[in-house]
Amino acid sequence: DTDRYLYPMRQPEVTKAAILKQSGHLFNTQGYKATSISDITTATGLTKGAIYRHFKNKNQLEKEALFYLSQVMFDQIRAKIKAKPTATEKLKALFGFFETYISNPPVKGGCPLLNVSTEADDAHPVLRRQAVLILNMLRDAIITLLSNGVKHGQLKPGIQKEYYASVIIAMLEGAIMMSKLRGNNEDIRMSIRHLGMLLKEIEV
Amino acid sequence: DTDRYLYPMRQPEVTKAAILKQSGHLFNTQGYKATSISDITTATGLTKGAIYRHFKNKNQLEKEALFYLSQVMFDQIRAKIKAKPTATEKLKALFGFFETYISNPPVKGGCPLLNVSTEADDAHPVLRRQAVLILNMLRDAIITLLSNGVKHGQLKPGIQKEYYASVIIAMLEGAIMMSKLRGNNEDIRMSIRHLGMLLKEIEV
DNA sequence: CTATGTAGGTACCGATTGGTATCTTAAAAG
DNA sequence: CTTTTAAGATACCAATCGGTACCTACATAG
Repeated sequence: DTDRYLYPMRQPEVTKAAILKQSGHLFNTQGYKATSISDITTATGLTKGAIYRHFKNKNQLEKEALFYLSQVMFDQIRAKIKAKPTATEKLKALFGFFETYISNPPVKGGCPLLNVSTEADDAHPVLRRQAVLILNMLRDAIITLLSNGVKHGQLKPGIQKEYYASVIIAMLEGAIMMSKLRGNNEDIRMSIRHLGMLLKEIEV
Repeated sequence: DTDRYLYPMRQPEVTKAAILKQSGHLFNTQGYKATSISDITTATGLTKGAIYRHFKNKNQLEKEALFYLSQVMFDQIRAKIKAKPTATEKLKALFGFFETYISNPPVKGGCPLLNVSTEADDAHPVLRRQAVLILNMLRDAIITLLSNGVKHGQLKPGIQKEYYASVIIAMLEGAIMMSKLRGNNEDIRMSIRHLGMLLKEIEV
């Protein structure tokens, strides 16, 4: 009775990408520990056999899914920023990206970095390292942005780039937490308003 | 053979308080879903029977433990602030409280509000409502502080209190996330430095 | 000094967890 | 057309999950 086996087309890369997308979505909405392999099998329509062929264990899947989520985020940020001519406008575009976070989230469940940060303690070294990596990437991206602004005479020379990068990220992430909890984007709007004023301080 | 049963003294309130303290600690460090009842029994030295006598299910225990954590936080904040004479100094003391968050955390595992916020989505309505409640308490406390500052001529009249409260909380929580992830309190120090400048803007 | 309520312990439940061994079969290689 | 490789399915595992029924024995009331 071979009719029982209605296998779909076999495209390993496509399958792996689908697993990462679906599991990433689940991890970001339900949490990493709270999402079971079974959750992922039902979401993907695949079986454990398929999943454990592509990932040696759940920790590895978590790590790669988090990386996938960060890639989606960074891609969208880059797309929003690229067209803007000056560092000031690029930063404003970055803020605008986060402003629509609640109403129109790029990835469901809020900011992957914020979400993973509370779960990735010393008991989950793999996930934690990946989270630190993503935070550093975001930090470096903003620092580079500020540097270019200074270089092209759009931002005041001598500004402490690490300081502003840290403050910007802290403010955005904290505001996302508040807005997500309260279910509106009032808080994030206020934080962005404040960041707009911060930006005026460092403009030439 | 009655010698096998070496029961401790029976003090229900003490027992319940111990359960809340230990489970609160575990929830805040490992996460709510990730902490099992068994984790709590080993931490307290009690059994399931004892725990389920005081809490009708795990959800209720989570809710009450979160409330306990917030109480510890608020108590410590109040203690730090009470002695200060002016609103400005009270706010500075509040910032100082968060500055030692990483090196000397009042409760292990970071800010309970921040931690629970990522886990308390729509799938956990009980926990979420409690989290919103705590956020509103913190918000209201800061707004009251600002109001008193205005009333006593220490802060500029006409300042948008909700705006500043939102910005202050967002900045502190975001900075805690970053510092916790990176394992130092550089980020939180920078955010507090920035909040200090913010404070100067609204001083008379 | 006895009776009683209840704090807390013991032993179990079905369901689910992450993970693995084995099998089937689709697709690429010859 | 045949062979081989590996993608994915199936069936299982011990351990653990939240929860419950029942029991024991301490502390209080009488």
